[in-house]
Amino acid sequence: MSFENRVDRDFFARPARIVAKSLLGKDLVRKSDAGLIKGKIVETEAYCDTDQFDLACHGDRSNGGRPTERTKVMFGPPGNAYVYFTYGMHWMFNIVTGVEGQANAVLLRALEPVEGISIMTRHRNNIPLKQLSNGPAKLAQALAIDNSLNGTDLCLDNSAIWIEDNQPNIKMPICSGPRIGLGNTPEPWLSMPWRFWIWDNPFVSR
DNA sequence: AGCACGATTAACT
DNA sequence: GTTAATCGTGCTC
Repeated sequence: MSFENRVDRDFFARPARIVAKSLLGKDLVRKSDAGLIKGKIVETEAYCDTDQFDLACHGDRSNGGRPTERTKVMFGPPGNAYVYFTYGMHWMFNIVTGVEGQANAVLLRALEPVEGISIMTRHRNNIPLKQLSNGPAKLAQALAIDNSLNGTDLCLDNSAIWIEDNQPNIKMPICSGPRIGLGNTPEPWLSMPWRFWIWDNPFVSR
């Protein structure tokens, strides 16, 4: 395989909002036991930002902003995967951003299937194409992502998951708005427009 | 107790 | 065709 288009650590070592926006249009590639799976990133959310407090972010909300067993990966180096479990059944896939020591990350919310679609379909119990990965827990299931990938470095050559920039010069309309599912999170964080998506892409959630 | 969700229902156009 | 409400599930703190 070629590493030519792989995104390196410098890409992730920037504020979460910049990384979240820049990830749109790039490909998330997963080398699973069942084969290679690839999807274009069409929706993301930024959690925390360099030197910015964010009560919607696990890292700032739990334990007085100190790392816990669950959140410690978020405080680690950029370019690592932060994978966590919620609602009794769902895995969420995030990428750590910013600088080590701060809890910054980007949640990947939706993909447009590109490669390995038959594998994704199998992982998703044969549901229609449009529903394979149009939500954060759906894309995790489609790509066989679980806690075994927590802490994985996306920038290593032998990684099981990474990001590729296969269309570096493409232009696309990007939208932003409030993040989804923040529940009781107080303002102003509840309304911060830190969710980004590609306008008109049919694989965006909701 | 609460959760960065999704599938299933039930009520509408 | 759509949106709104409900609840399962188990891990975190």
